[in-house]
Amino acid sequence: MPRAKAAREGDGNRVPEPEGTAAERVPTLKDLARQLGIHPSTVSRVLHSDPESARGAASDATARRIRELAAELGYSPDPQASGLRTRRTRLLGVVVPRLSDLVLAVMYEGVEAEAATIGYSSFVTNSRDDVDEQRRKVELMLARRVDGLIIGDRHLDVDVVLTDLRRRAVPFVLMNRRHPEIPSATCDDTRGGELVAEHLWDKGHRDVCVIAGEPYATTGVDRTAGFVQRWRELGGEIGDGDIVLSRFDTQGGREAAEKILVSGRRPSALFAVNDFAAIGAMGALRSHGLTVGRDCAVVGFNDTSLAAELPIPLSSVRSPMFEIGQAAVRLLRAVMRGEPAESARLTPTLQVRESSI
Amino acid sequence: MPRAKAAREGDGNRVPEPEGTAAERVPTLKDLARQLGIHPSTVSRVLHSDPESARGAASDATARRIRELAAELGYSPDPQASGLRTRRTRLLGVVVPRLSDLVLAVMYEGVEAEAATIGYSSFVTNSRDDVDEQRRKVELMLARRVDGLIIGDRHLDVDVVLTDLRRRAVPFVLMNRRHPEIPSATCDDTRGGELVAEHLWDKGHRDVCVIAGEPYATTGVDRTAGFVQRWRELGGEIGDGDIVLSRFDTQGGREAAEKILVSGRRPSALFAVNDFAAIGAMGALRSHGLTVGRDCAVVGFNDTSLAAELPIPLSSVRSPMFEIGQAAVRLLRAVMRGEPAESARLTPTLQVRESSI
DNA sequence: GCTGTGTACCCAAACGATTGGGTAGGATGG
DNA sequence: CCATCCTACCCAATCGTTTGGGTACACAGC
Repeated sequence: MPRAKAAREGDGNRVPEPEGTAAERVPTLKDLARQLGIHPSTVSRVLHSDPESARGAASDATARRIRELAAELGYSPDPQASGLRTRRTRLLGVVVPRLSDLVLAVMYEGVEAEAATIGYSSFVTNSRDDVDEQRRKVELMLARRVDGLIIGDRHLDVDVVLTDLRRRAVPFVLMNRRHPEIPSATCDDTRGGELVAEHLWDKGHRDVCVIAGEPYATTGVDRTAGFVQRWRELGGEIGDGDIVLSRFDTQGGREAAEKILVSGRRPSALFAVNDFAAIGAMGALRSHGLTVGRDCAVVGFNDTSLAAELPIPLSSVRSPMFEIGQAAVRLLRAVMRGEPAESARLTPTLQVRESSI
Repeated sequence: MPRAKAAREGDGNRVPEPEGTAAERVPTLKDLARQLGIHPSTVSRVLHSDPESARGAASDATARRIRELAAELGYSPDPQASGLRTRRTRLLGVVVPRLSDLVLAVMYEGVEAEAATIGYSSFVTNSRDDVDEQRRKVELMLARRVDGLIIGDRHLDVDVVLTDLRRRAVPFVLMNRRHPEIPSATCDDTRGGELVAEHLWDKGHRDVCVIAGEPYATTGVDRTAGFVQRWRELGGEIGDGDIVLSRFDTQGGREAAEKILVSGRRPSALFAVNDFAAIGAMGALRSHGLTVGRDCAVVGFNDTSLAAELPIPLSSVRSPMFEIGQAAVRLLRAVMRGEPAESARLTPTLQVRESSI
């Protein structure tokens, strides 16, 4: 009698319960089956209930009994066990530079929400925009056997990790930053830059500087390129000296603006490729006795929730961050299924506020 | 020149296709054992190598051969399989109101970092500070069989979820918000409030208002209580009408300050229990023609990375957010081991800046 | 020569769910 | 009345690891 055997076995080969706590074990498929006097496989098929395998698995009456008992006992399948058997974890890994960057945090919220709707869980890790850390974190996620990866910190010119993922046939997509040959969900950053160029030109600005972000991120690069190209099309002049690289945070924006102002240059407008950098730039302008909006226009990017509420409300290009996260999941799903995956470039819109009127 | 490189980016920089690689299965313990001609259990014991079980499991020579092959093939144990056997997932679940709140994002970075050092992965989910959503998300995490939970969105007076977790003997701790009877990792918010009271009193302010945050969060409640109590100890007067509840974000802070100002009240200082609320309040002050720092002092809380870089740098109580996240993990570990767990209340410090000089 | 003690392994049963392949018994069709 | 088809199940292997309990052999001590 295998059952008796198992019962006796219990004393020996068993992981000890945490003492004190009265076991309160979650019910398993076998428990359900035993209580109903039917075979676990039948229970499994019924609870799966994708018409394919559920068809003919059990009578309607039995199926109902199974479902009722499952609900009553609060049965939930053990993902470890089913994953072991099916070779799927229903886990998505997400790598971002830092979650404390609001932009990425919101995208991740989109990822989490969309993943939940298709029965996936996601987990996220910070790479601090460091390539070695990125590699380490990706390995950790693969060790967790994620079904797919969303890479939010692609570095221009350093594609070892991506190459490696392809070689290993791991399904993955990019988010926020793009790559010409890999499916990605991004904002149409080029278009966003163009919008700013058109806006500032219309307002009569002719002397502008760009706070361009990190050189390894396509976000900043594309936004800058879109701006510059459109600016020149409109007849504007802008040289390499008018473009200053910067970190993406407030301090980075302040430093970049400082660099411009210290040199004695007084542009009539600044385009910062990120709201936080724009806020830092506003600080630098104020330190130099300039009033934002009057002495110098400032436009940011992403239209984070702060922009509209700042003391001097900040004009910004609204990028659909949450939707980008959702799009990344949908894209990844297509990749995981082996379907063709067309990169999503979501459309930005300009929000004009007091900082650039 | 990164700029030029980036322009060319579109054409070059290609990721090679995986060349006909078939499946490329990750090696299992059995694979190792087979290649070495020994039994999987021996391999398992060697790779475990906690002196307990590794002792006497294999000769030094065999152990070395095993480790070498494991390294060569890039073996990594399947967490599903080992988790199934050991009943442990090495997964921590974290519930926060929203990751797009910088404060929680930074705490989560602390959680992730600390969890990694003890071989755990963490995953995080947003409850939008909604009790039903909290319950749902906790269920999802439990369905994933997390080994422990960090609850970052405890609501005062609604403790069904916590009671339920206790009943089910799930190891969990609180983060950011506290509960008198449950281990938690928080800032000493009361002390933080006191610091602000002392500072503003010293600066000669006698007429202050508090933007107090949500009534269901101990953070705001404790900060306000600490402030009020110390203020009265110092001889100050402050009534219920001087305390305005608010959301924790920028818009919430603006609305709260607006409410105060519209009533005609002109306090000489505002204490907002959150930096973002403080930024919103600064906006409202400006709209009413008041200059922050000169006409009205403003002090925030958390000392987020923005505070120091704002156009008018914001005085703020620095709370060690990252460390709170780390502390939460250490605390949870103690709980999981059944050790006594003493709540951690980390010490805040005041950063005085232009907004309150 | 026999018992005892290591050493260096192997064996096999779990963990919980899934799934290809049965099979018994009844209904249907010719 | 028998072959065939359904219905409603059951069986058993399997996923990759872990772990309590062997065992075979060598060597030491009495």
